[in-house]
Amino acid sequence: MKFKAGIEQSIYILLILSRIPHDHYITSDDISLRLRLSPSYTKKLMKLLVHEGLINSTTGKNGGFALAKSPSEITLTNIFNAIEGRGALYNDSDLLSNLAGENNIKKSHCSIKLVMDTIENGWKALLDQVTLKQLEEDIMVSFDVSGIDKWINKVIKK
Amino acid sequence: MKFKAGIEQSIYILLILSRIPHDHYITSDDISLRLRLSPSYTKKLMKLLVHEGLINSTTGKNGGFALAKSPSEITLTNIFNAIEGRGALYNDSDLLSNLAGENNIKKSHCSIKLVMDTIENGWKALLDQVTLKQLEEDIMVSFDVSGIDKWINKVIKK
DNA sequence: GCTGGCCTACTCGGATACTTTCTGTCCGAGTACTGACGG
DNA sequence: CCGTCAGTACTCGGACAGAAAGTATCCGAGTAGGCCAGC
Repeated sequence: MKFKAGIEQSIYILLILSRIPHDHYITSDDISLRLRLSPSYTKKLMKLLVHEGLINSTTGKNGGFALAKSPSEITLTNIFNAIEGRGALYNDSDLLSNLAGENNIKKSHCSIKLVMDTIENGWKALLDQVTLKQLEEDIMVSFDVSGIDKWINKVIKK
Repeated sequence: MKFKAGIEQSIYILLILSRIPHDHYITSDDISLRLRLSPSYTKKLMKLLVHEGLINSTTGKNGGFALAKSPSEITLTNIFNAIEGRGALYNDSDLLSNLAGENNIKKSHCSIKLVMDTIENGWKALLDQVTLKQLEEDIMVSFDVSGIDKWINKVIKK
Protein backbone atom coordinates (compact mmCIF):
# COMPACT_ATOMS: atom_id res chain seq x y z
CA MET A 1 0.00 0.00 0.00
CA LYS A 2 1.92 2.92 -1.33
CA PHE A 3 1.27 5.66 -3.77
CA LYS A 4 2.32 4.71 -7.24
CA ALA A 5 5.43 6.56 -8.28
CA GLY A 6 3.34 7.74 -11.20
CA ILE A 7 1.35 9.97 -8.90
CA GLU A 8 4.31 12.12 -8.03
CA GLN A 9 5.51 12.10 -11.60
CA SER A 10 2.11 13.21 -12.82
CA ILE A 11 2.10 16.08 -10.39
CA TYR A 12 5.38 17.36 -11.78
CA ILE A 13 4.21 16.85 -15.31
CA LEU A 14 1.14 18.93 -14.60
CA LEU A 15 3.21 21.57 -12.84
CA ILE A 16 5.28 21.97 -15.98
CA LEU A 17 2.19 22.12 -18.16
CA SER A 18 0.71 24.77 -15.90
CA ARG A 19 3.50 27.16 -16.81
CA ILE A 20 3.05 26.85 -20.53
CA PRO A 21 1.44 29.84 -22.29
CA HIS A 22 -2.07 29.34 -23.59
CA ASP A 23 -2.38 27.64 -26.99
CA HIS A 24 1.10 26.21 -26.83
CA TYR A 25 2.21 22.60 -26.56
CA ILE A 26 5.11 20.65 -25.18
CA THR A 27 6.14 17.12 -26.10
CA SER A 28 6.27 14.28 -23.63
CA ASP A 29 9.88 13.67 -24.58
CA ASP A 30 10.93 17.16 -23.54
CA ILE A 31 9.21 16.67 -20.19
CA SER A 32 10.72 13.26 -19.52
CA LEU A 33 14.13 14.61 -20.44
CA ARG A 34 13.83 17.42 -17.95
CA LEU A 35 12.47 15.26 -15.15
CA ARG A 36 14.78 12.37 -16.03
CA LEU A 37 11.90 9.95 -16.34
CA SER A 38 11.41 7.06 -18.67
CA PRO A 39 10.07 8.58 -21.91
CA SER A 40 7.71 5.70 -22.60
CA TYR A 41 6.23 5.61 -19.14
CA THR A 42 5.83 9.36 -19.16
CA LYS A 43 3.74 9.01 -22.30
CA LYS A 44 1.72 6.30 -20.64
CA LEU A 45 0.97 8.51 -17.66
CA MET A 46 0.08 11.45 -19.86
CA LYS A 47 -2.26 9.25 -21.80
CA LEU A 48 -4.06 8.52 -18.55
CA LEU A 49 -4.22 12.21 -17.78
CA VAL A 50 -5.76 12.78 -21.21
CA HIS A 51 -8.36 10.11 -20.55
CA GLU A 52 -9.26 11.82 -17.31
CA GLY A 53 -9.72 15.08 -19.17
CA LEU A 54 -6.98 16.93 -17.33
CA ILE A 55 -4.83 17.60 -20.36
CA ASN A 56 -5.22 17.74 -24.12
CA SER A 57 -3.05 16.05 -26.68
CA THR A 58 -2.31 16.98 -30.24
CA THR A 59 -0.66 14.47 -32.50
CA GLY A 60 1.45 14.99 -35.59
CA LYS A 61 4.36 17.30 -36.17
CA ASN A 62 4.44 20.15 -33.67
CA GLY A 63 2.08 18.11 -31.57
CA GLY A 64 2.24 17.78 -27.81
CA PHE A 65 0.31 18.23 -24.61
CA ALA A 66 -1.35 21.16 -22.89
CA LEU A 67 -3.46 21.66 -19.80
CA ALA A 68 -7.19 21.20 -20.39
CA LYS A 69 -8.32 22.94 -17.22
CA SER A 70 -7.03 25.79 -15.15
CA PRO A 71 -4.68 24.74 -12.33
CA SER A 72 -7.20 25.85 -9.75
CA GLU A 73 -9.66 23.31 -11.11
CA ILE A 74 -7.32 20.34 -10.90
CA THR A 75 -7.19 18.58 -7.57
CA LEU A 76 -5.16 15.69 -6.25
CA THR A 77 -8.33 13.64 -6.44
CA ASN A 78 -8.36 14.13 -10.20
CA ILE A 79 -4.76 13.06 -10.48
CA PHE A 80 -5.33 10.13 -8.18
CA ASN A 81 -8.34 8.94 -10.15
CA ALA A 82 -6.45 9.29 -13.39
CA ILE A 83 -3.42 7.28 -12.34
CA GLU A 84 -4.68 4.88 -9.69
CA GLY A 85 -8.09 4.40 -11.19
CA ARG A 86 -11.47 4.87 -9.60
CA GLY A 87 -11.61 1.47 -7.97
CA ALA A 88 -12.18 1.35 -4.24
CA LEU A 89 -9.20 1.13 -1.94
CA TYR A 90 -10.86 -1.75 -0.23
CA ASN A 91 -12.71 -4.73 -1.64
CA ASP A 92 -14.21 -6.98 0.95
CA SER A 93 -13.78 -10.65 0.31
CA ASP A 94 -16.89 -11.68 2.17
CA LEU A 95 -15.05 -13.02 5.17
CA LEU A 96 -18.00 -12.02 7.28
CA SER A 97 -20.17 -14.80 5.94
CA ASN A 98 -17.37 -17.26 6.64
CA LEU A 99 -17.09 -15.99 10.16
CA ALA A 100 -20.80 -15.90 10.82
CA GLY A 101 -21.71 -19.05 9.03
CA GLU A 102 -24.19 -19.12 6.16
CA ASN A 103 -27.77 -17.96 6.59
CA ASN A 104 -26.87 -15.78 9.48
CA ILE A 105 -26.46 -12.41 7.87
CA LYS A 106 -29.09 -9.89 8.79
CA LYS A 107 -27.70 -6.96 6.90
CA SER A 108 -26.66 -7.14 3.33
CA HIS A 109 -23.71 -4.85 3.96
CA CYS A 110 -20.71 -5.78 6.01
CA SER A 111 -20.17 -3.11 8.58
CA ILE A 112 -16.44 -3.25 8.12
CA LYS A 113 -16.96 -2.40 4.49
CA LEU A 114 -18.96 0.54 5.73
CA VAL A 115 -16.20 1.74 8.00
CA MET A 116 -13.66 1.34 5.26
CA ASP A 117 -15.78 3.30 2.85
CA THR A 118 -16.07 6.06 5.39
CA ILE A 119 -12.31 6.17 5.69
CA GLU A 120 -11.93 6.16 1.95
CA ASN A 121 -14.30 9.06 1.60
CA GLY A 122 -12.43 11.01 4.25
CA TRP A 123 -9.24 10.28 2.42
CA LYS A 124 -10.66 11.48 -0.89
CA ALA A 125 -11.86 14.62 0.86
CA LEU A 126 -8.30 15.29 1.97
CA LEU A 127 -7.05 14.91 -1.57
CA ASP A 128 -9.83 17.10 -2.85
CA GLN A 129 -8.64 20.03 -0.80
CA VAL A 130 -5.35 20.32 -2.64
CA THR A 131 -5.34 21.98 -6.05
CA LEU A 132 -2.59 22.13 -8.60
CA LYS A 133 -2.59 25.89 -8.24
CA GLN A 134 -1.75 25.58 -4.56
CA LEU A 135 1.07 23.20 -5.27
CA GLU A 136 2.42 25.53 -7.89
CA GLU A 137 2.39 28.45 -5.49
CA ASP A 138 4.08 26.41 -2.81
CA ILE A 139 6.78 25.38 -5.22
CA MET A 140 7.35 28.91 -6.43
CA VAL A 141 8.24 29.93 -2.93
CA SER A 142 10.98 27.40 -2.66
CA PHE A 143 13.00 28.33 -5.70
CA ASP A 144 13.39 30.63 -8.66
CA VAL A 145 11.18 29.55 -11.54
CA SER A 146 12.78 31.77 -14.13
CA GLY A 147 15.11 28.99 -15.18
CA ILE A 148 12.20 26.74 -15.82
CA ASP A 149 10.32 29.35 -17.78
CA LYS A 150 13.38 29.97 -19.89
CA TRP A 151 13.60 26.28 -20.67
CA ILE A 152 9.90 26.13 -21.40
CA ASN A 153 10.12 28.97 -23.89
CA LYS A 154 12.81 27.02 -25.68
CA VAL A 155 10.84 23.82 -26.08
CA ILE A 156 7.23 24.86 -26.50
CA LYS A 157 5.52 24.93 -29.84
CA LYS A 158 2.44 26.70 -31.00
CA MET B 1 -2.70 1.59 -4.39
CA LYS B 2 -5.03 -0.69 -2.52
CA PHE B 3 -5.25 -2.09 0.94
CA LYS B 4 -3.53 -5.40 1.23
CA ALA B 5 -6.00 -8.22 1.58
CA GLY B 6 -4.12 -9.00 4.76
CA ILE B 7 -5.60 -5.94 6.41
CA GLU B 8 -9.13 -7.22 6.19
CA GLN B 9 -8.05 -10.69 7.17
CA SER B 10 -6.24 -9.34 10.21
CA ILE B 11 -9.33 -7.48 11.29
CA TYR B 12 -11.36 -10.66 11.28
CA ILE B 13 -8.61 -12.55 13.04
CA LEU B 14 -8.60 -9.95 15.77
CA LEU B 15 -12.37 -9.98 15.97
CA ILE B 16 -12.26 -13.69 16.66
CA LEU B 17 -9.53 -13.27 19.23
CA SER B 18 -11.55 -10.56 20.93
CA ARG B 19 -14.28 -13.07 21.77
CA ILE B 20 -11.98 -15.57 23.42
CA PRO B 21 -12.17 -15.78 27.23
CA HIS B 22 -9.22 -14.45 29.14
CA ASP B 23 -6.25 -16.79 29.53
CA HIS B 24 -7.37 -19.01 26.68
CA TYR B 25 -5.74 -19.59 23.32
CA ILE B 26 -6.77 -20.49 19.82
CA THR B 27 -4.57 -21.89 17.07
CA SER B 28 -3.99 -20.18 13.79
CA ASP B 29 -5.18 -23.29 11.98
CA ASP B 30 -8.59 -23.15 13.62
CA ILE B 31 -8.93 -19.53 12.62
CA SER B 32 -7.86 -20.08 9.04
CA LEU B 33 -10.25 -23.01 8.79
CA ARG B 34 -13.17 -20.91 9.95
CA LEU B 35 -12.34 -17.92 7.75
CA ARG B 36 -11.31 -20.14 4.84
CA LEU B 37 -7.92 -18.51 4.56
CA SER B 38 -4.58 -19.97 3.64
CA PRO B 39 -3.23 -21.50 6.88
CA SER B 40 0.35 -20.48 6.18
CA TYR B 41 -0.45 -16.93 5.28
CA THR B 42 -2.69 -16.61 8.30
CA LYS B 43 0.26 -17.56 10.45
CA LYS B 44 2.37 -15.04 8.66
CA LEU B 45 -0.12 -12.28 9.36
CA MET B 46 -0.46 -13.29 12.98
CA LYS B 47 3.27 -13.21 13.33
CA LEU B 48 3.19 -9.60 12.21
CA LEU B 49 0.46 -8.86 14.73
CA VAL B 50 2.65 -10.40 17.43
CA HIS B 51 5.56 -8.23 16.38
CA GLU B 52 3.35 -5.18 16.67
CA GLY B 53 2.38 -6.24 20.18
CA LEU B 54 -1.31 -6.64 19.42
CA ILE B 55 -1.49 -10.34 20.23
CA ASN B 56 0.52 -12.88 22.22
CA SER B 57 1.66 -16.25 21.00
CA THR B 58 2.38 -19.40 22.92
CA THR B 59 4.21 -22.21 21.27
CA GLY B 60 4.17 -25.90 22.00
CA LYS B 61 1.29 -28.23 22.50
CA ASN B 62 -1.87 -26.42 23.53
CA GLY B 63 -0.23 -23.28 22.23
CA GLY B 64 -1.95 -20.59 20.23
CA PHE B 65 -2.72 -16.91 20.10
CA ALA B 66 -4.55 -14.48 22.33
CA LEU B 67 -5.21 -10.77 22.34
CA ALA B 68 -2.50 -8.76 24.10
CA LYS B 69 -4.55 -5.61 24.55
CA SER B 70 -8.17 -4.86 25.14
CA PRO B 71 -10.22 -4.32 21.96
CA SER B 72 -10.79 -0.71 22.88
CA GLU B 73 -7.05 -0.12 22.77
CA ILE B 74 -6.52 -1.56 19.31
CA THR B 75 -7.08 0.83 16.44
CA LEU B 76 -6.98 0.43 12.69
CA THR B 77 -3.73 2.36 12.78
CA ASN B 78 -2.19 -0.43 14.85
CA ILE B 79 -3.38 -3.03 12.39
CA PHE B 80 -2.26 -0.97 9.45
CA ASN B 81 1.19 -0.46 10.91
CA ALA B 82 1.50 -4.15 11.67
CA ILE B 83 0.57 -5.37 8.21
CA GLU B 84 1.58 -2.60 5.86
CA GLY B 85 4.56 -1.46 7.83
CA ARG B 86 5.38 1.96 9.15
CA GLY B 87 6.92 3.23 5.95
CA ALA B 88 5.50 6.41 4.50
CA LEU B 89 2.82 6.14 1.86
CA TYR B 90 4.82 8.50 -0.25
CA ASN B 91 8.54 8.62 -0.95
CA ASP B 92 9.60 11.55 -3.05
CA SER B 93 12.10 10.72 -5.72
CA ASP B 94 13.64 14.15 -5.77
CA LEU B 95 12.02 15.17 -9.01
CA LEU B 96 12.00 18.72 -7.75
CA SER B 97 15.74 19.11 -8.18
CA ASN B 98 15.43 17.76 -11.70
CA LEU B 99 12.71 20.25 -12.46
CA ALA B 100 14.45 23.19 -10.87
CA GLY B 101 17.95 22.39 -11.93
CA GLU B 102 20.77 21.87 -9.50
CA ASN B 103 21.79 24.57 -7.07
CA ASN B 104 18.43 26.18 -7.19
CA ILE B 105 16.74 24.75 -4.14
CA LYS B 106 16.16 27.23 -1.39
CA LYS B 107 14.36 24.96 0.97
CA SER B 108 15.62 21.58 1.92
CA HIS B 109 12.14 20.09 1.89
CA CYS B 110 10.08 19.64 -1.19
CA SER B 111 6.73 21.25 -0.58
CA ILE B 112 4.92 18.44 -2.32
CA LYS B 113 6.43 16.06 0.16
CA LEU B 114 5.02 18.36 2.82
CA VAL B 115 1.54 18.24 1.35
CA MET B 116 1.70 14.50 1.01
CA ASP B 117 2.79 14.11 4.60
CA THR B 118 -0.12 16.25 5.67
CA ILE B 119 -2.48 14.00 3.78
CA GLU B 120 -0.84 10.92 5.23
CA ASN B 121 -1.25 12.26 8.74
CA GLY B 122 -4.89 13.02 8.09
CA TRP B 123 -5.30 9.53 6.80
CA LYS B 124 -3.70 8.02 9.87
CA ALA B 125 -5.95 10.16 12.03
CA LEU B 126 -8.95 8.65 10.29
CA LEU B 127 -7.69 5.17 10.97
CA ASP B 128 -6.92 6.08 14.54
CA GLN B 129 -10.54 6.86 15.24
CA VAL B 130 -11.69 3.31 14.68
CA THR B 131 -11.10 0.78 17.43
CA LEU B 132 -11.52 -2.95 17.34
CA LYS B 133 -14.19 -2.63 20.00
CA GLN B 134 -16.25 -0.43 17.72
CA LEU B 135 -15.95 -2.86 14.86
CA GLU B 136 -16.97 -5.69 17.12
CA GLU B 137 -20.08 -3.84 18.28
CA ASP B 138 -21.00 -2.97 14.72
CA ILE B 139 -20.67 -6.59 13.70
CA MET B 140 -22.72 -7.82 16.60
CA VAL B 141 -25.63 -5.78 15.37
CA SER B 142 -25.62 -7.41 11.99
CA PHE B 143 -25.91 -11.02 13.08
CA ASP B 144 -26.20 -13.48 15.91
CA VAL B 145 -22.83 -14.15 17.47
CA SER B 146 -23.93 -17.14 19.53
CA GLY B 147 -22.91 -19.52 16.76
CA ILE B 148 -19.42 -18.08 16.76
CA ASP B 149 -19.14 -18.26 20.52
CA LYS B 150 -20.22 -21.87 20.43
CA TRP B 151 -17.56 -22.65 17.89
CA ILE B 152 -14.98 -20.76 19.91
CA ASN B 153 -15.75 -22.73 23.04
CA LYS B 154 -15.12 -25.88 21.06
CA VAL B 155 -11.70 -24.91 19.80
CA ILE B 156 -10.13 -22.81 22.53
CA LYS B 157 -7.55 -24.19 24.88
CA LYS B 158 -6.42 -23.00 28.22
C1' DG C 1 3.90 33.13 -59.11
C1' DC C 2 0.26 30.41 -57.12
C1' DT C 3 -2.22 26.21 -55.92
C1' DG C 4 -2.81 21.55 -55.17
C1' DG C 5 -1.23 17.08 -53.90
C1' DC C 6 2.11 13.93 -52.15
C1' DC C 7 5.81 12.73 -49.04
C1' DT C 8 8.24 12.77 -44.96
C1' DA C 9 9.17 13.62 -40.29
C1' DC C 10 7.49 13.85 -36.01
C1' DT C 11 3.85 13.16 -32.59
C1' DC C 12 0.77 10.28 -29.65
C1' DG C 13 -1.35 5.53 -28.70
C1' DG C 14 -1.71 0.69 -27.70
C1' DA C 15 0.20 -4.11 -27.45
C1' DT C 16 4.34 -6.29 -25.36
C1' DA C 17 8.29 -7.60 -21.77
C1' DC C 18 10.65 -6.91 -17.21
C1' DT C 19 10.77 -5.84 -12.06
C1' DT C 20 9.03 -5.40 -7.68
C1' DT C 21 5.55 -6.35 -4.32
C1' DC C 22 2.19 -9.27 -2.38
C1' DT C 23 0.44 -13.83 -1.49
C1' DG C 24 1.03 -18.59 -0.47
C1' DT C 25 3.92 -22.82 0.90
C1' DC C 26 7.24 -25.73 3.13
C1' DC C 27 10.23 -27.23 6.55
C1' DG C 28 12.78 -26.36 10.91
C1' DA C 29 12.85 -24.67 16.12
C1' DG C 30 10.75 -24.91 20.41
C1' DT C 31 7.57 -26.32 24.19
C1' DA C 32 4.15 -28.84 26.96
C1' DC C 33 1.98 -33.04 27.58
C1' DT C 34 2.39 -38.27 27.96
C1' DG C 35 4.08 -42.40 29.15
C1' DA C 36 7.42 -45.46 30.92
C1' DC C 37 10.88 -46.55 34.14
C1' DG C 38 13.14 -46.61 38.49
C1' DG C 39 13.18 -45.74 43.33
C1' DC D 1 2.67 -45.43 44.71
C1' DC D 2 5.27 -41.32 43.41
C1' DG D 3 8.85 -38.68 41.07
C1' DT D 4 11.91 -38.16 37.21
C1' DC D 5 13.22 -38.35 32.64
C1' DA D 6 12.93 -38.99 27.87
C1' DG D 7 10.05 -39.23 23.80
C1' DT D 8 6.53 -37.38 20.98
C1' DA D 9 3.05 -34.64 19.13
C1' DC D 10 1.69 -30.31 18.37
C1' DT D 11 2.52 -25.33 18.17
C1' DC D 12 4.72 -21.07 16.20
C1' DG D 13 8.64 -19.00 13.30
C1' DG D 14 11.50 -17.97 9.43
C1' DA D 15 13.42 -19.19 4.70
C1' DC D 16 11.67 -20.41 0.09
C1' DA D 17 8.38 -20.29 -4.50
C1' DG D 18 4.27 -18.56 -7.25
C1' DA D 19 0.99 -14.85 -8.64
C1' DA D 20 -0.27 -10.25 -9.38
C1' DA D 21 0.47 -5.52 -9.97
C1' DG D 22 3.46 -1.76 -11.31
C1' DT D 23 7.04 -0.06 -14.29
C1' DA D 24 9.42 0.31 -18.56
C1' DT D 25 9.79 -0.56 -23.68
C1' DC D 26 8.98 -1.01 -28.56
C1' DC D 27 6.65 -0.46 -32.68
C1' DG D 28 2.49 1.01 -35.23
C1' DA D 29 -1.33 4.77 -36.33
C1' DG D 30 -2.14 9.35 -37.38
C1' DT D 31 -1.41 14.23 -38.44
C1' DA D 32 0.75 18.60 -39.78
C1' DG D 33 4.18 20.83 -42.22
C1' DG D 34 7.30 21.05 -46.28
C1' DC D 35 8.51 20.21 -50.94
C1' DC D 36 7.67 19.57 -55.70
C1' DA D 37 5.14 19.62 -59.87
C1' DG D 38 1.70 21.40 -62.63
C1' DC D 39 -1.14 25.21 -64.02
